[in-house]
Amino acid sequence: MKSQIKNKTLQQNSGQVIIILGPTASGKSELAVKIARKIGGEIISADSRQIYKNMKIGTGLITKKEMRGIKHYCINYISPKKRYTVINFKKCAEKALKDILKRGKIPIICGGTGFYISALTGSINIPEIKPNWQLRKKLEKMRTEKLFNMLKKLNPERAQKIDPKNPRRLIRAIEIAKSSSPPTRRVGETDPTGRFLQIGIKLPEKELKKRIEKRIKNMVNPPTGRGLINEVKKLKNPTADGGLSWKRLYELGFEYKYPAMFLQGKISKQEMTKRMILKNLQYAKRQMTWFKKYQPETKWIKNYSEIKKLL
RNA sequence: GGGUAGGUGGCGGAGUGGUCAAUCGCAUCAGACUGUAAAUCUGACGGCCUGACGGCCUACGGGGGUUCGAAUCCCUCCCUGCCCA
Repeated sequence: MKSQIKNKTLQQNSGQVIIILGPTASGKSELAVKIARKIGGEIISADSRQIYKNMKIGTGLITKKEMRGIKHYCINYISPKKRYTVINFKKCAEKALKDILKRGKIPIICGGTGFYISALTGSINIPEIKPNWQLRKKLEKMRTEKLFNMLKKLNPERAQKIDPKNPRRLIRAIEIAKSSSPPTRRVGETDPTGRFLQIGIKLPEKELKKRIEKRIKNMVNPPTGRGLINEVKKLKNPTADGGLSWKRLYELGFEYKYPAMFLQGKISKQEMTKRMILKNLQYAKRQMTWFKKYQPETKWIKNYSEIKKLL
């Protein structure tokens, strides 16, 4: 049975790619490894936080043991001090894709950062205009209303479609409009090359909630090894790759923000845990609205047995 | 028992005679998303009707009163925090 699936997939789909997506804590990583083992795949993570080094606990990074010998790409490879964007991810993922395919293996993209996945599959097109941090700094001081008017003058068409109250969006739009390169638009197709098999894990709300709660509690009070608070402390300490500011820790997501607040005495440990759970639940919902819109071809499954048909 | 502060929408918390279905924050629901995406942002949020303008009903602990008009003033009852006994 196992080898049957393996042979079939390998023969038919040279160049094809599997995508595993879903909200946090839905069990993507585990599923990806299972599939990888079955069909001879290797995994490219699409997670905007797992790319960083020394952030294993808070990002729920897969452990060496859990990888079960399957190669993983684009994880745990960059200093948390560094700025990272979709483009960085795209480069990493594309390189890995090539490499995996060249060796006759099947790439499995697995992650919860919808934006990254969509950028990779081509369902979202990102203009090749680099961020201009100097300009951004200047624009950030302005009121959104003013930013909107600026954009209207620079590119009325774009201004019509943009969210006029979102400063971050406006600033980027101005940045693009100010550069000389022609503006690009979204491709519109979610799978232009037709080579992606998209599988999503969708658990009942209650079950997902349970999983998130358990996950956070295990982070804070792990059955074995060191916990999240320890990890955050280490990131804060001015050693090697640590020495992050509180502000930077806030930027790295709720798993770092709330422990940072706790370490500063701003909230209790209980409050910290509560908020992390809550934010994760809210995040999970946001993820789903993204997937619905930008990865509509996703085949949604509830458990592993449903996947056999798809493969 | 005496004194004192208070009881407002799921929660926190404004409002102290009309412009109050009630600022705001949180939660909730829906949504947006062109190099920060675990980010950033938007809308709805008492009930009913309407496509919309708008209309109707029920509401600021319970009851009663003053007033053209009360969440806001008075009386009374119930409840909670704090201080003294």
